[in-house]
Amino acid sequence: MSSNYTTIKSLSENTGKQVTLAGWLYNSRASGKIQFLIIRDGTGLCQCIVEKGNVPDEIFEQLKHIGQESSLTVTGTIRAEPRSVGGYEMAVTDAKIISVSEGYPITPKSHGIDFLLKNRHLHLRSHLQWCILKIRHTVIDAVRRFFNDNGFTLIDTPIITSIAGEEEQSLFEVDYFGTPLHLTQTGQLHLESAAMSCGKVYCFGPTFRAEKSKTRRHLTEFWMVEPEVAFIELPGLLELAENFVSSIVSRVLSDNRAELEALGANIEALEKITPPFYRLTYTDCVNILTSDKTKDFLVNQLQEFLEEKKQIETRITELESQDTGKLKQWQKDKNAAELIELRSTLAETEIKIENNPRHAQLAAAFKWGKDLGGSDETIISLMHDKPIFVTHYPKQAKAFYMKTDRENEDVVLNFDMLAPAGFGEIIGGSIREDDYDRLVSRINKQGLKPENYEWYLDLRKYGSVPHGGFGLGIERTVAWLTDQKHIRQCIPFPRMMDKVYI
RNA sequence: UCCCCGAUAGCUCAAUAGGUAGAGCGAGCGGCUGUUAACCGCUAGGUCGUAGGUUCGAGCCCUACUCGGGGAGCCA
Repeated sequence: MSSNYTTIKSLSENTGKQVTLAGWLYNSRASGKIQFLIIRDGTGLCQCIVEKGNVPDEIFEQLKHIGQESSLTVTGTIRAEPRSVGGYEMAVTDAKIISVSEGYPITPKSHGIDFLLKNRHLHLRSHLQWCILKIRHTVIDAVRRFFNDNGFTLIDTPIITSIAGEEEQSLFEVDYFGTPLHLTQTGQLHLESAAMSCGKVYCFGPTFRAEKSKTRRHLTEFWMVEPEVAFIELPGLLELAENFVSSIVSRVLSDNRAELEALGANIEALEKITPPFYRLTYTDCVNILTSDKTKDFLVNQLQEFLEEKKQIETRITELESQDTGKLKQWQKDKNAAELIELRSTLAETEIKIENNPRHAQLAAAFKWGKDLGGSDETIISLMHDKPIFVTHYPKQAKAFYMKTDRENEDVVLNFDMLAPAGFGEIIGGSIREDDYDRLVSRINKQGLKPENYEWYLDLRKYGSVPHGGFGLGIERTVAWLTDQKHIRQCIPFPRMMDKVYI
């Protein structure tokens, strides 16, 4: 592929040279005889300086009147300029407008999420969204690189399937020539059969969950990567998972530092993400949740929230009571923006204050045997600065295929990996039950029909081996790394419960 | 499914005690040679989500509905 256009990404190799950029007008400011055009070309942003006299007069006039997102080419000399976005800028000598854009709906000011999702096809052009897309790309590439470099074979598992991974999960039904089938929620069962062929395998694709989950951590369609390994025990699997996640983090840190900075991600926290991660058993977690330490932790947290609320309210009152008549317009503007920001932070803090006692109660009353709830995971996660493995969950709370711990028949050899600082679960995995009779009995106990799992049971009939694997949610990983409050920003076109915008 | 909050200009938000609907951005025109969500001046832009009710009078109060946001359960 060749192009006559230079990319903004490669400007550092082009200082002093005359080049042509092709892109879109991201933003522009004009000041009489000088114009500042911020151009984006898909590889970055570049400020282009148009001075009257340096370009033909009619070009100068045309550029003054083109709207945001007009497409154009600009030609000029590149120089380093620390004041400029990206560190370089172009002294424009010529330009060509390709297509004029008028009334672009997404302005440089703030917008509501509903509006942005309705305009998702355009919102993707915004810088922060672009940063997330770039990081998502790196995450996916790092995922593939890790497995490909470590002897794994890619196995594509079916999207339309007749077998369910979890028990009575809500699945999307598909009319398959008259037979009701459903969209896959995991490739795991098929993957296990491939692991018995290739040893180490992984699948990577979209997965579908019809759960009625309306939270910032859920999508109905999301991407998941699932490795599956033959001849592995739980400690080996945890090691694989921590090396895997660490390699993703370090790739993003080295390839997308600028994007992380633009997004306001916590880079220092990410730099700490190296093996080994914390290892807790489910029982440890129950003890932590019901301990005085946790009680105090939550009480302190509530105090912090209340203090935060007070500070925000004070600041709001301060801004509101200012004599606006005397202020300059730009100051009013800034205050208005701050007020909007403060009000939304306040609303969030109030929700946290409201939730805190409920979470404290849930944690304190936690009984061994129940699955860990979202708030419980958040508490554990908040107490740690690195990802946490939670292992050995009660058998009754978990899926039929998880291997019973032979040393403690009440628990299974599984794990969840919680991302730190309150983010919560990004991986779920387990060692799989490899004993034929035990697996049949688990299937029966959970009210499932063994005849639906015949081929799956075959894997335990013909050369069964200890094996296991896990699933990592791509969007959750991206949301964690980029410090996004909501997962819906981490997939180009999100599908949420009852809501598909475009 | 349940709980909380919201809907006012293209967008983000105001409207004090129920009394003539307001600002910024964006759009259009003009001014300004270093701007960083630039700035300054002017212009256009509204059936206050829908339906009903209370009232001399409703953006504001009441009822229902629609749509949206957040949270719970469940999960990656």
